[in-house]
Amino acid sequence: MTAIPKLQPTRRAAKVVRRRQLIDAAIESIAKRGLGDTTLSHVSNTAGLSQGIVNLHFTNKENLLNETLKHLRGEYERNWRAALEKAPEGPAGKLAALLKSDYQANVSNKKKLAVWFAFWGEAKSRPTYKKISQERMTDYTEILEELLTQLIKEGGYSDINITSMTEGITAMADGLWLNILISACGFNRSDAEKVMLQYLRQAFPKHKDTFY
Amino acid sequence: MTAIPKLQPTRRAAKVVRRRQLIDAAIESIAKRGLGDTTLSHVSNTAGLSQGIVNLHFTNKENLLNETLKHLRGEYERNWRAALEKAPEGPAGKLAALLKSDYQANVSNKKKLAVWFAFWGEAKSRPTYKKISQERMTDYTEILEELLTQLIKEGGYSDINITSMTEGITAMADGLWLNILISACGFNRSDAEKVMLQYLRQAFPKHKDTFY
Amino acid sequence: MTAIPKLQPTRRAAKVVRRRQLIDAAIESIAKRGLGDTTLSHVSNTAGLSQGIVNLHFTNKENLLNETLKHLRGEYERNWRAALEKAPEGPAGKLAALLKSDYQANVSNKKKLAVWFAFWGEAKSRPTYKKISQERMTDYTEILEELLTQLIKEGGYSDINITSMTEGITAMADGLWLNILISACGFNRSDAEKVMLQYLRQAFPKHKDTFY
Amino acid sequence: MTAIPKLQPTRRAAKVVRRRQLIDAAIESIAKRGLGDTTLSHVSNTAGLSQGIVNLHFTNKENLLNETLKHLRGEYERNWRAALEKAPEGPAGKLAALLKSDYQANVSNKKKLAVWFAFWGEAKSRPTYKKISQERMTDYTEILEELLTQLIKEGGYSDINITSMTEGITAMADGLWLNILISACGFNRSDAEKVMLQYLRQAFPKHKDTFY
DNA sequence: AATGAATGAGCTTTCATTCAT
DNA sequence: TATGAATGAAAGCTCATTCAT
Repeated sequence: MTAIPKLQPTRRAAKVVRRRQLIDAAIESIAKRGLGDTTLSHVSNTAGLSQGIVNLHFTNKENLLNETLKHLRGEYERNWRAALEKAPEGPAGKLAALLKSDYQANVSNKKKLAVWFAFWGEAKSRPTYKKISQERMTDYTEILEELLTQLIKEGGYSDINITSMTEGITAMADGLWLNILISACGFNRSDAEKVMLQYLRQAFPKHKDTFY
Repeated sequence: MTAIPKLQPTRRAAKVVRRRQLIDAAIESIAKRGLGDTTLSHVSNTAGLSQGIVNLHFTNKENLLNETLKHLRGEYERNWRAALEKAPEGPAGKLAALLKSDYQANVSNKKKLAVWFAFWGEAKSRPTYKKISQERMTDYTEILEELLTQLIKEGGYSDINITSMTEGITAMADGLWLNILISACGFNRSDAEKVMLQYLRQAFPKHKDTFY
Repeated sequence: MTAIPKLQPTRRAAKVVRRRQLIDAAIESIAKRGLGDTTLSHVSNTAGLSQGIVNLHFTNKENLLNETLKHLRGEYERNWRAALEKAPEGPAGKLAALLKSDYQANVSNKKKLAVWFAFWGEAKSRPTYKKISQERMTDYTEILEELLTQLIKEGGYSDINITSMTEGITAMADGLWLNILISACGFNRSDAEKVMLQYLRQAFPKHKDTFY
Repeated sequence: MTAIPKLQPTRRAAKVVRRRQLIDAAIESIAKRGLGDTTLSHVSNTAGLSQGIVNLHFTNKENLLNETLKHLRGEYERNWRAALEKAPEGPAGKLAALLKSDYQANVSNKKKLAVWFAFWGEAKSRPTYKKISQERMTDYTEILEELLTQLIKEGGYSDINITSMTEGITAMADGLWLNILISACGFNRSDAEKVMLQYLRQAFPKHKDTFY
């Protein structure tokens, strides 16, 4: 019987693990203090590691933040793709799944939303943040537009400018996120989802039943 | 015979004027560099004044930023109220005016939007920012809900959850702002307005003609 | 009887005075600890001022060090020019004065020598140090060569390569500085001067009496 | 049949070899970046080895640098002793050989000179550097003085203060090294040698022919 | 009311050193 | 013997704030 060696969680972790751990700590800190008041000390303390650790694994603070945003973007995309996968066939079902995925706990809890808005708040002055934020929506928008096209054809809906509607829907989605983050009266993910679904029912009355 | 004292226009400027000048400089700097990289030196330089000036007029940086956000909020509200005033009678016309006011140059140029999002980005960790951001929408939402109620009654639209629609519309409005700020492909105020109007036409087909 | 207002020596000093004060403190610290171990804290403490003071007046450490070296170079040149001025007419007297000036207390006390060698020690990797160090000798060498030429003509000395001799003399001068700095057995400025003068007497026997 | 174990030439290298390898790397780095900017990472990278290697073989940085200086000192001494050995009999020939050895490529290439001056630059504040630097010259000076004594007797030169001349010559030698290191106009080892030889020819005209 | 030199806390970053492997 | 992830003290620098003028 071999003795199980004690794990030494702080030392000798795989690089990927460390980086992920630090990104998580960064998210934690940004949500708690904001981007401007997040220091590397906060991050390393949150991660339970030492001062220089961020510079060791990310070279500098800027890079850590970029990687954090990229991580968020990746997680977001993986989430809606998974939701699409699992959704029943047919544009209505897929559409519902896609839009509902925005309000799943793992991507739009208050912590994550705080971080998204923190980055968007600096996007104008930081090209990298802007770029990654844009990338977040490119594929999503494309798929959304495609689903809308199919649905409109299927339902024979008329008088709809698809591009405008796509833009309207993504705008509403983002705005609902803001509402979750900021609203005075406890507006939450589930509320947001309801608003979105109600919009869909109204826009596509023949598919009403799918949008619940 | 008393000597006429030399006027010192820059030094004698009334308190209010100085404060406004500094708030404008703050907006300028936040839009250019972001909230996190805005320093009091940037602000005073932009205003063409000296180092200690912000502390003199606003006591400290935090206070300047709070007042800046309040200023923005006031300007925003004055703008939509003025738009309502000028609008033709009747809920449809008023509604159109209210929602279109969000895309007027003075409140939603990229500079102002950058500043709004900068504050929202820190809202979670700064109760004051959160509060002022909430206040921005209280009256607006109330009026919007009222107008929707009247319009629905007038048009006999059925199956509409007014609260949800109100939330959906304000969300879309905010999301369109984000799109203006961040979008890759030059999405601008006029595009945003089009999206909003197309939404209204679709939601209220009988009043179509008002929403252009 | 008016009360004499207390001087507040640390605040509100003229810029030039502060810069000089900091350069002096830098010299002090470099002599004491070496270039590598001189920190901005040492400098500001030595000057009796606060942390950020160097950055305020010199932007950054590198610039302070460059200016320190420039200051040394200026002081050195002013010293030998003054010595030349005061020297009796005739190449021999001028030559003696020029070369003796290198061993005057204000330019070649151990503190100053330590600083010169500290900079020379980094000259290879720091182009700025190298350049300023070169500039130190350009005019000096020129004048020296001229004086030698005149003296040789005057004394009818033959078989002398003036350029080589100029280089030899400046080299000896620098080497004597090193000896003052490093020698085990208390070799000092006066010893160095003796060595130089003895060299001159030997090289120019007809002018022997001038070289004491 | 025993399997021949794989040689691990890099890992099995004898202590002495490793130490030498690291000293060489230190010299490389000091010449390239200066003493102040030389880090243990630079040294280990230059040596193609890993982070902790210097601490393993030299305990700490200070020790590595001391050993580096000692190595240089040893190499220097071995060089002039070898030169003396090979020189023809008689004080003039020996003297020429001794002084010329200072300008041989292995001891006074720019890299080595940069390192010497780097250490001298810190000598005032680092007793160890000072001591090793002094030791470099003790035997050399002694031999030099002896050779000068013999030569003066042999040539019947009068009016020479031997101690002063010894000091003058070593000073000139060091100063010529500085000139090689710093001069603007490509002054090199061969130029330095010429200056020294010309000095000797002038000082000892009867032995002129030996000093070429 | 306004200036701007000065302060000093606090930040990011570097790097010698340690130590599990 | 050698590695390199991790540490943490200490550095340079920034900047909100103070205050003599």
